[in-house]
Amino acid sequence: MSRTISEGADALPGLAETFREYGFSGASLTLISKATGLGKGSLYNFFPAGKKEMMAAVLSDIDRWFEQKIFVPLERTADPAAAVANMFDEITQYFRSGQRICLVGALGMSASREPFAESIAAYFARWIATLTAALTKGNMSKADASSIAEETIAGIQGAIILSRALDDTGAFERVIGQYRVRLLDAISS
Amino acid sequence: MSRTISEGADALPGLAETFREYGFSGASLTLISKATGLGKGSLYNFFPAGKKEMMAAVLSDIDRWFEQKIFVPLERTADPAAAVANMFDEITQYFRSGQRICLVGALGMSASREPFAESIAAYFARWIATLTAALTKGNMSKADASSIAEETIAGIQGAIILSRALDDTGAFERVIGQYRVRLLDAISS
DNA sequence: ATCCCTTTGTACCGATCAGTACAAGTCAAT
DNA sequence: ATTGACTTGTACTGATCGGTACAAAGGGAT
Repeated sequence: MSRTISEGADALPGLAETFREYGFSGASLTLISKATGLGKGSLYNFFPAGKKEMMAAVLSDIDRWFEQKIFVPLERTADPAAAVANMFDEITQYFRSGQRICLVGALGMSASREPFAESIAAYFARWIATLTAALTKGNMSKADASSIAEETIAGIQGAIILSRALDDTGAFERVIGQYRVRLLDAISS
Repeated sequence: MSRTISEGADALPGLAETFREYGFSGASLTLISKATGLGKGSLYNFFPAGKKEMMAAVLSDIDRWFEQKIFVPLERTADPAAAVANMFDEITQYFRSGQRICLVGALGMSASREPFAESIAAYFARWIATLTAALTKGNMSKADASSIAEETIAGIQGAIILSRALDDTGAFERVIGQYRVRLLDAISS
């Protein structure tokens, strides 16, 4: 038998792709096995609690990514405008201009969200909070910053839905472009 | 045996609720049967092509609702501001301030969307087009109207995701409120 | 009351589901 | 080279999946 000495973490990209594509309930072990190249044995070896643990691992991997690429830069930067611009760039790339869905957002819509409800809420709360912090650092009032941050995160999610539904990356880019200029205008004043 | 002389249309609310809650692949015939009160026999009597036909029926029912309550008023009204305000009111009620998801948007995110891709795209395209038309009637330029309409539809979808994820109807209402004043401001000028 | 067509419940089909069990295989350390 | 812990494929379980078949049970028209 082949023993490529793999780790559970190696399966994360395939796992994430499968959950994104088919959802939690639609992602069967057969599909997961195909996407990760791991048999059931390995899957249950790395994730003894089954699909739920696999999804949890994917979610915490996503959290790690956002923490590094989005949240920390937004919080720690001395240049809020640059951090906000960076956020839009990273997001556009990450979501492939809307062709790649937001797993957290999609999971939140489904009935299988319950075990992950806290993670999902935390993801959005943290995103809104850090964006709000960056905007206030750019001399916006707390109320304005909070309001526009909430609207922006919603807009990003909606842009993904729209561009997937219309099969048009332009829709994502146009909507995100609007938010970009609006936020940058608001903090450069 | 009970013969309550029911029609296929009577099953639509239960069908829609089940698809909304569990998605297309997650909505098993057992769940559907429970939600509609119809046995498999009746279900396949009314929808011989199975789940796909049930979903198609739900989608066309949704289309009918939007046509009546949103699209026609937006297109035919002599008072664009009133029609836009009406749209936000109806939408807030329909989506229960974000606690009820948009079945069309959610379906567009899943892998089972292929058979319905055209319907999904048409739904969003029509919504954007009619809103654009109403805004141009309110003396906005075609470019501005089209841009803000696209952004608004995306924002509505995002507001649903956000308020579901945070389990907070306030998020939906705040975001939708912002769009409402922005659109009404834009056409009253 | 009889007829016919529609509706309904139930039993059943093969396929697939998530998850378990475990033997066979493979590496790192010794 | 042997050990021992880890990894992997395969076979299996009971449950459930979507869908089919069909007989029993209704209702409307006559």
